[in-house]
Amino acid sequence: MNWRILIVDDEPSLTALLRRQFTDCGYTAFVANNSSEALKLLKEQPDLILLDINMPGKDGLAFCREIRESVSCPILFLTARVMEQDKLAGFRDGGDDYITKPFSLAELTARVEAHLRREQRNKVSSARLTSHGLTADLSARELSFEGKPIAFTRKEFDIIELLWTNSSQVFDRERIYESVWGLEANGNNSVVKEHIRKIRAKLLEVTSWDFIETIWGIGYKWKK
Amino acid sequence: MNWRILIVDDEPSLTALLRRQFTDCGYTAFVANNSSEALKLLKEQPDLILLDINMPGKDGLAFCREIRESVSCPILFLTARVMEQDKLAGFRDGGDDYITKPFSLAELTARVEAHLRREQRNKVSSARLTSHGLTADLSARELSFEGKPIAFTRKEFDIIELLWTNSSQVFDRERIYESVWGLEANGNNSVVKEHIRKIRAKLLEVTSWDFIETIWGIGYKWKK
DNA sequence: AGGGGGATTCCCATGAATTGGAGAATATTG
DNA sequence: CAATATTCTCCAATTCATGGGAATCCCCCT
Repeated sequence: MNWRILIVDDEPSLTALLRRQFTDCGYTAFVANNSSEALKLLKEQPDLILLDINMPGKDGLAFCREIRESVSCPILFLTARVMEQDKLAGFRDGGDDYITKPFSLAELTARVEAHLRREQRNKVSSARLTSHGLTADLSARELSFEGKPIAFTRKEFDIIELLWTNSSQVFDRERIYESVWGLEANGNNSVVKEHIRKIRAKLLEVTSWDFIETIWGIGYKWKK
Repeated sequence: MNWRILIVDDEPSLTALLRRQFTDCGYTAFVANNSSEALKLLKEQPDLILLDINMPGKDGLAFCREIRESVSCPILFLTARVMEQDKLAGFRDGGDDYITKPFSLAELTARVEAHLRREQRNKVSSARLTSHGLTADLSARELSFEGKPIAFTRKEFDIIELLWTNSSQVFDRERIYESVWGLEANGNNSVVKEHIRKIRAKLLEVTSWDFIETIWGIGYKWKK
């Protein structure tokens, strides 16, 4: 991913170092020496901003407050101010991180990457499972086959979730009972049996494929 | 917003302090003393995790690697390891922040809030939602259908906001109660039930469409 | 290859759990 | 103080979970 980073600092040797570093990482770096230059460079739509606080003209905190509403990318303060109240001010004014000079270049890079990784992650949708055309959204408790939703009851869904998220693992009926019901199994296996049957019936009707494999004498597992 | 925070540390005095602090902030705090307890508490769907590294049993880094795929909330390491290579390892294994002990409680809180603020911001790109002709202006706390405003009470609106901004995610009644009321649910779910009913009645009358889906035995979710 | 025994699947009636709804009591707001 | 919002209680309707027994299947042994 080719990220765009805006570096705002009035110290040329530092901005040169940072530009070099992030260019090496494969990012595109923009450098501003003060707030008004930075304001112009916002049109480049950076994915992340590294912002000094002490600068001639408008300082970093004021700049951050000003743009925070309209700019949603992470803003990382990079400053020599180490006092706790300064840090708190940085976060209060909308900063996402606060790194004190002198800093380790490796740590700075790691922090930048962590923020970008999170941005990336938040753009894509929630976790899904897919196999043989069957899709599960666990937090929505939905299963669908080629777009068609299939309705499952609570226990049925719990069992599917257990087997699917641990596919390639064989569960005996006691194990399933204990996981899904949260109780100790007292040799009462017919319940699990019946639910497995219903799951199979529903899936088979729609998908014409048996997702559950019976391991004879042992239990069941989700076919990959 | 009533955030849910999972605190994972084997030092009881620290977890007590943190729980106290975040409870005072109005959050719901869950405490785990080790990785296996933490794993179980993931079902509470925390919005943020504070994770120690040195713990008996599986350490924090391993735990983070293990859950990172399936858990999307920010994970903040909170540890006595101050070496740069430890910090880098923390970020490499999927951490979103790395805070070294001893830490300032104020700074920790500020960092936690910064991460949550960002999550919130990323959740809904705008404060305006629309589906099936229904429009919500969250900051104005107004809903309208084809221009006609619909009046909702405070709690009703809170519930709609919770479900809508996390649409397609299923919430059980306890979870709704905890999020909207900010209190622990003591088995008294009928309040939530009643509010859901009122919301449905108001929406149905105007829009002739049921926006809330009942997941039998689990809870409710907002239909997409 | 065929038969035996046990494990598994299938069918279905029953009872338990969950939800939706009415109405009244209590709290909160203006 | 009136109006509105919130909470509580109870009941009917619905859906789901359960367990037993018959039918079937699978594996092993001869």
